[in-house]
Amino acid sequence: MKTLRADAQRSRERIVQAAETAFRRHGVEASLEAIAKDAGVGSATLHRHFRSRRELVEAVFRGSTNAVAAEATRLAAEQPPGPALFHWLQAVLRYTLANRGLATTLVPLPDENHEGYCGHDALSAAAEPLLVAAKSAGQVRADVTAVDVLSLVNAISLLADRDPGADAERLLGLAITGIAPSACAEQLGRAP
Amino acid sequence: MKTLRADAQRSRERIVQAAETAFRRHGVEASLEAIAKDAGVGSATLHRHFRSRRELVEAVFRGSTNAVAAEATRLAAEQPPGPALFHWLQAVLRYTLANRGLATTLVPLPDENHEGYCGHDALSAAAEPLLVAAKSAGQVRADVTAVDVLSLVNAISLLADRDPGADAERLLGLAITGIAPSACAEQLGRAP
DNA sequence: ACGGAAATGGGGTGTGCCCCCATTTATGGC
DNA sequence: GCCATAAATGGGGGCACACCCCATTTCCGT
Repeated sequence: MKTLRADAQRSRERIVQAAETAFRRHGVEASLEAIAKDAGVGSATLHRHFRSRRELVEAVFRGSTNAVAAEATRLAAEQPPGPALFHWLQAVLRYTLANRGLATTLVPLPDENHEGYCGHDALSAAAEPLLVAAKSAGQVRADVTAVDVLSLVNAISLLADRDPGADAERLLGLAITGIAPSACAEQLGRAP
Repeated sequence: MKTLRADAQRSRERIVQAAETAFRRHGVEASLEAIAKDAGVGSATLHRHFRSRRELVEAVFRGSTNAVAAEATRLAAEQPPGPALFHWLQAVLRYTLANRGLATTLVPLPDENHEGYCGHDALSAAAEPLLVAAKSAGQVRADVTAVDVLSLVNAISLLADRDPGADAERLLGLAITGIAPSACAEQLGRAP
């Protein structure tokens, strides 16, 4: 990626800033035209800088997503493996809940467009060491992957986005400890 | 609800039928205008019969949603309590996965508009007896509610809608049996 | 068969996404 | 400092869609 011209750089920053407040007020479905106007640029300029809404959303949340990812190493240093993982998952959940609609972009890119940044990948990578540690401490089942746990958190976030009445943290707790006592776990899996 | 005039009844049915095929082809975000055209009615007519997209979606899926709900009693009769519940949850999941976007309307109505039908309520009601049976057989934790389990299924469906790469049935299995062995379940809950 | 109420749909309005292209602006070599 | 050139810009147009107004048509009880 070449260096942007100075004015282009300035436009880009103003767009991201306007988008940040618009997303906070109206969720990630806020009107791109309105964002462009708030930023004092034409809509064409916005579309040249960000070819899709998703690109803009990821630019806006890139910093805070990385901060949450970084939190993983802090928790890993301060707590035993199991709680470190669980508390980090809670933190991820709270982060997505605090930003209406964010969860919809914390999902792998549909086509393998490896050009761009993807928040989902950043979080998966952060989850990996926590999960490995929790597994070798015997606190988490061996067959669970980082993508699995993030997918569950993300699924719950998506639900909470649509259903404000849902108690997302409670659901996360259920998903972690399981609805069924382990006694009957083996009974599942015989397909009907 | 008064009886509709015969022509109104016909219009309504043609709209629902057109919507059904449109939803199957393009998901529940299909263009309402296109549905109206396919049905051979003006868009105003569609909007008079269905004041929101959600109303139309629920009209289209009402029958099949009720069929899935009815499946619960069949399973309850044929299988022991635990498997009956789990297999029914799998059935609900498969049903929502088979109808792209359906999950977004299987969520409680935002405001307490108790006029209309709500698929979520129908399924919750169906889950209740299965859950009670599974609990008294000691196969499911006592503190779990019907809304809890449906919420988890729904959350996973929402994720799978956005991320075709997600293995929804696997995630449901994880949520049921839990990511963590029960040994460390109690460690959760000490807030950071 | 007729009169009024119910139902209809063409078309208008508003909103938003996305892009074209004539014009403006920054920049690096001179 | 100046200028040539490529980068960047944004007003405005095309398009798609949701939603609604209201003049007209259609049904149905009498």
